[in-house]
Amino acid sequence: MSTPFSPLTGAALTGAERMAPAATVTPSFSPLYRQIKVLILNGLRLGEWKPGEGIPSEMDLATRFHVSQGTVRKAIDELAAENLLVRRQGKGTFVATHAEQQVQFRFLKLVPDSGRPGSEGPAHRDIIECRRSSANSEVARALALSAGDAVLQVRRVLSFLGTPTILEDIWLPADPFKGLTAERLAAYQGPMYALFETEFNVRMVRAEEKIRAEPANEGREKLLRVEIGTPLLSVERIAYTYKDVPMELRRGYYCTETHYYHNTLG
Amino acid sequence: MSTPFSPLTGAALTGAERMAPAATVTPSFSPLYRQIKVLILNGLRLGEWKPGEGIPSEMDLATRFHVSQGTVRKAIDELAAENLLVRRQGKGTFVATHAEQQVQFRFLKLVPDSGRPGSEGPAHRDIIECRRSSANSEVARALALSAGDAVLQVRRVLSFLGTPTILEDIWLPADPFKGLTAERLAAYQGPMYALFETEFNVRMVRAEEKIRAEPANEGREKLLRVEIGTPLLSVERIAYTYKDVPMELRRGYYCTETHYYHNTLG
DNA sequence: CAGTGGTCTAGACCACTGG
DNA sequence: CAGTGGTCTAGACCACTGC
Repeated sequence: MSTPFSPLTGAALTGAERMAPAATVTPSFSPLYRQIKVLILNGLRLGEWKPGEGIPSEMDLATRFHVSQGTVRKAIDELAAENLLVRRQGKGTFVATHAEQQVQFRFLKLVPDSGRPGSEGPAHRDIIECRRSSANSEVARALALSAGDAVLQVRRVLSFLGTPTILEDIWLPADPFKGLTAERLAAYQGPMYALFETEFNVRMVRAEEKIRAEPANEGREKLLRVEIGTPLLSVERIAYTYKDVPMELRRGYYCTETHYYHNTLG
Repeated sequence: MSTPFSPLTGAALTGAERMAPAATVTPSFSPLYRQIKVLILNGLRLGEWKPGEGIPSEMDLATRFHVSQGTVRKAIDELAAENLLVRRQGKGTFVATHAEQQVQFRFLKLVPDSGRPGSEGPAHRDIIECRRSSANSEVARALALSAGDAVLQVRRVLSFLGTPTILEDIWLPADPFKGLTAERLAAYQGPMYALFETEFNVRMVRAEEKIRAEPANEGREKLLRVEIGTPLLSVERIAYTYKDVPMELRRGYYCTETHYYHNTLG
């Protein structure tokens, strides 16, 4: 297995290329499998393989990248651990997607007091509004835009067993989501992030949430059918696509009378 | 590398032992590295290596278990991924411990609005009470005890920059924590879970939390110095030791005026 | 049955730590 | 410098899937 080649440039990876610049402190060394990981990641980011599709077999990738199967394997291991890829023995390796039962509740952590996550069936979704506006400074900062840039603003209510439980305000950069309307949102069956994948080629990979307890104010109170002042779980989320690019700001208000936010500390 | 031997029994692992019974549905096959993982896990559980100490080198373990270094490596990889072990290149592999800066905030997810986790310095801790009582049905169920079994009950308040922010009620099975007093809790510098490790040989490995928004009631209201009815984050936690044995029930009430609960969705 | 991912081995070499 | 974990390879074989 002579000198490894960079598949995109066709140039051989020299020892120097495998070293980070000496001045850079953070990664003093980049092993081969991590470079392979970046190459696969690029393929994912550029849409070479779409969510739900299979990527080439480990042997194919090893040949393409001029490394051993074990090295490709280690790269894929890390991507699978980060939930970007899914391995299926005997079938292949596939790009992860939000359009799967299994993954449905990795981003919606509200579960009913009795029963398992999703045991109430799919939530009923009401799109309250979907309009174009311009980002204020707060939204701009969250989405790495400039203040005044165009954004789409969605407000919706999720109901379980007829009881409105979640009120969400969602901000999206207008450009990547051009063409998103209340009608398309309402028509789509399945998770919103799955629609983002198929319609806008945006795959949400990771999110950060800030959770607080807040009293229901006027406006939210009516949509969730609770008294003003009722404690609600305030969940502010920023969701990121592949290269840690923020693509969504979401403020949720969860009614925790009959549900709770579930979290595991590992 | 002929037939692998079980280091504890001295008996060779036969093909049959490496297969789960055919009747069992769940794990139809148990690879070697997973059996090695169990052996190491047993060592951890039985206190062969204590938190903070180093375990034998990969080569030593490979020799002891009669497998290759790669197989031991994969077992350790999984244990490290589960935060049970910590690898340190050039030094060895160590049993994870809560007495480390790095791990301090893996179980306390409340961070200040401005600043990084822990930027306020260590929280001031007030032990309100520490008494022996008997488990009601709810506590018994959470701790896998029988109703009426002896438990220790601790109530404490954590303050940041002089502001009381967290009120916690903690229930512990009395037997493993025999000798725990308010004085020892108050005297100990550092995380409570670190004290549990050094004094009671109980290492908390994993926890599940149920989070709700609740109004401050009478009693809690005075300790947190807020108005009755102020929304608080209610955090119910069950913490587990090595073999998924529940060892702590904790009900926390977090004041989220100047702090938020931080969570990452992967 | 061929093709996929999954396991296991053996050996070489690299990066990092400490004495 | 010896000892540790970390990387990379090559090859054999196993488990699972679908044709």
